[in-house]
Amino acid sequence: MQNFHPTGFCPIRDIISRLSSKWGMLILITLNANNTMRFNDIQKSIGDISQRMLTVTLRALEADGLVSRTIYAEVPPRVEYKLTERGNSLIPLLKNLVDWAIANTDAILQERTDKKYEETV
Amino acid sequence: MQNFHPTGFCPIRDIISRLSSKWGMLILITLNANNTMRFNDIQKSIGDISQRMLTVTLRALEADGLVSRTIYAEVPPRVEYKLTERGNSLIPLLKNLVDWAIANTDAILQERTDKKYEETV
DNA sequence: CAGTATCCCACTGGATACTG
DNA sequence: CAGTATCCAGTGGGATACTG
Repeated sequence: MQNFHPTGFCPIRDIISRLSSKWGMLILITLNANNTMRFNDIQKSIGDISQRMLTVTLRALEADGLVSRTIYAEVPPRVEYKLTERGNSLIPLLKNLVDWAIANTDAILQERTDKKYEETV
Repeated sequence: MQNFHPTGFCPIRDIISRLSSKWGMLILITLNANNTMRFNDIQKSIGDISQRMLTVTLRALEADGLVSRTIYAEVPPRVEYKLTERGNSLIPLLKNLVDWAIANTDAILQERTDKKYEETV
């Protein structure tokens, strides 16, 4: 029986958990779709992310080397975000997930209502 | 500028959020690695999942048609879980993510300590 | 064995106000 | 413009006890 390291470091649990934060994947996909973006651009594009969560999530993605942050010494300040090479290498995998989600959405929604499960995990 | 439906239903946000629950992906991968498993097998394999969360997560995966649940009328009861066809169709994508995580773990950990970011998203 | 049922805490994440 | 700084609510998820 194969198992997945409850103790010690586990790449699945650690790395993937970053992507699966509420906003992580969404920000990566948005950056990929629009190339370089400023802080407010990202916020407008996503629409319902708070200023705080955009900051926090961008910092985490930056810490993992998925997103780069460039500050221009201007007034008013301009800060540009874009995917790093590592961030870009993740995009095809995320797109596969998105495609899978789109392809399976109808069937899944149907099944949920059939079974009348309310609980969300 | 492309954006991702803040209002209404968004497959990325909804479907993917199920997988990105703390245990969702891990259970799917575990089931794939071991084929049919009983409740206690899964719990032992993952090691540090509580009984409650295993139940809750399995019910959610079942509601989305990713996992099937078969009850055998025996004493003591026997319940077997396995991936559905839809669940199986997701496995290659998850494996890609796992492979990516494994391949990038060292570099990412290095970068995190370099930048001394503590905050986890 | 395979769950429910409670209780409860920590943390995620939103709202608001303030600043270089 | 691009953030911090607080404060606070909701809920994800753990521990424990009980059951068909």
